[in-house]
Amino acid sequence: MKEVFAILEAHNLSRTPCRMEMIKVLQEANSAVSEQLIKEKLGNSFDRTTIYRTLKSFSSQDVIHSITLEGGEVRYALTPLKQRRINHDHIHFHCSGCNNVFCIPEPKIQMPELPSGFLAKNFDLLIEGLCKTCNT
Amino acid sequence: MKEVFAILEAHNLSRTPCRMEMIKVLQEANSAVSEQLIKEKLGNSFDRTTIYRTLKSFSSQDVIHSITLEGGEVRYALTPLKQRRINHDHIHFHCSGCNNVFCIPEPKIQMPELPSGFLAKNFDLLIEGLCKTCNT
DNA sequence: ATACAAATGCAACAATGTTGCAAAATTACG
DNA sequence: CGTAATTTTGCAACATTGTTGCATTTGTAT
Ligand SMILES: [Mn+2]
Ligand SMILES: [Mn+2]
Ligand SMILES: [Zn+2]
Ligand SMILES: [Zn+2]
Repeated sequence: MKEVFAILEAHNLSRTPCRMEMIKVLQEANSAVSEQLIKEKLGNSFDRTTIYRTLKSFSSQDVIHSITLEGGEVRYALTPLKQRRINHDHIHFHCSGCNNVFCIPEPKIQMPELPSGFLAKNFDLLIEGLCKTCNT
Repeated sequence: MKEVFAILEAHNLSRTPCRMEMIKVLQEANSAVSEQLIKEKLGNSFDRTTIYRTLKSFSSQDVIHSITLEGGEVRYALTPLKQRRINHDHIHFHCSGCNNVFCIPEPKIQMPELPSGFLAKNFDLLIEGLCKTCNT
């Protein structure tokens, strides 16, 4: 709870119920969550618009980052403290069993050498497979 | 034109105007194209529904594959002949200058070693940067 | 040429996300 | 603490992307 305040304060975001509860939902989730799930977890007590706007505020402050799955579905996850305000280039893993999406901080991927002429700035690596729980 | 027939025949797809013209559009594009652009290139002469259904047919036969960008926008590209019916794991490059999306067949990426418990099946690597034309 | 199967257009719908505007809540300040 | 300025919120309207059911048209095989 104290951490929630700290996060908001550190990013110059005012303390509103929606923001505080959304951060709690994101903290408690052990997977990246969709807007729809956030809304449900909050008991549908906030308007969709508000949630989208809050997600935008959080994203622009690097409090969260988003992961777009192959079908276009977007999930949101808290950005690990150490990665805020710097690059948050880490792998994402989508489990086809439980449908959860995990941030995988290690290993760090090095940018592959592209054909000449291409200048790489950034990358997204999304791996699909089975997670620890679903893999047996 | 002969190739268009060959592609359709090889995948048991009947020769319809929409299919033939869509393959031509995909061949002529030097970038992955969106449904919207396909529709425009065809002079808006086909219904959106038909285009989506054709994209589905093509995808399920590996004639094309789709690339989902970070914002959720989906682009479609012909699958290189050699990769049809096998894995088509290659890199995609999104140029932030011209907004084009390119299939980059080389280098082949090897799957990174994940934390124990994760079983990787498949991956998507999307690199963002500047292409040959936009880079200078 | 006919007959059957498949593709198409249209209308309706769902999901996701955005915008304008008025009301409500936060924050800043005296 | 009380008030004013600033933000955030809810609501309605809208845009875009994609899907489905159904009747009609087209393609293919005989
Ligand atoms: Mn992540
Ligand atoms: Mn490709
Ligand atoms: Zn799982
Ligand atoms: Zn470019």
